[in-house]
Amino acid sequence: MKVITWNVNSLRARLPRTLALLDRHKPDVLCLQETKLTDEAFPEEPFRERGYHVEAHGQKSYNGVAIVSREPLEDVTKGFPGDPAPEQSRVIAGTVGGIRVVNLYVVNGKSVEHPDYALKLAWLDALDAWLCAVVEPESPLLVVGDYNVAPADIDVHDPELWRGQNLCSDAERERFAALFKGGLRDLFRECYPEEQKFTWWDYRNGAFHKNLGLRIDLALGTRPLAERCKWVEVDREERKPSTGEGKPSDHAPLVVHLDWP
DNA sequence: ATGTCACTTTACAAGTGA
Repeated sequence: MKVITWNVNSLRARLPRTLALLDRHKPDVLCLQETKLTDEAFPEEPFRERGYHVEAHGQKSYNGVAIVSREPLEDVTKGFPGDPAPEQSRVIAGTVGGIRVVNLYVVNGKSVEHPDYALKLAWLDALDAWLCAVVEPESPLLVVGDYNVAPADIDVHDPELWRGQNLCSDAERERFAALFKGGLRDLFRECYPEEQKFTWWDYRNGAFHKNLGLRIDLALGTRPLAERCKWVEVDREERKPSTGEGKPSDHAPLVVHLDWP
């Protein structure tokens, strides 16, 4: 089974590239973040034409998540209990091929001084409480998405520059790490303990060209999935302006290959 | 050194969010 997670930064702006990504990788499951459109406005038809089903949890202009899958999703849920900002569309989950797939778009936080940062910490606390309550470590659960947290210094191009800043601060890293205690494992990091790979580069300052990035798009899984994770790749080509039609997202897709079933 | 991109609006430029 092949699962991709990608923050598209507007599905409308990224539709040709999203369809090209499906044609290129032919994933079983594609989890999208920052679709930035309502469920009514979701362009389902070109996905259906390619043999995919769509489940979306969106809103106008901001946030928005969706799961695109070859097999229909079962037991779809939107949001999560205890969400301190339930009006923001950030979580959708469903079951496919016996795997429970949770797709997240974590609160960005803006900067550690900004009120949104306090919301980010509260949101991560609620996420920890929810996931730690529902995770059964021996049951196949995949939690993918834009975590807006770089888990460790190796995930940052310049750890000293980023020390304590939003996306890298200790408080958010501690909350992220709490998911490990619940039985989740970082599939990319377990496959490649020493590799520095990024998934996000700021649009500004030629950051992609200089590879000034962070690894904030992640796939976490319980033991049955960690043991069957064959490889994980970052589709860096997709971040290049020249790769497809229109401009790139500031995130690259993360492609997870599972030996499943 | 905040230099981009995508969104919105009593729109035709400017503010916001990332």
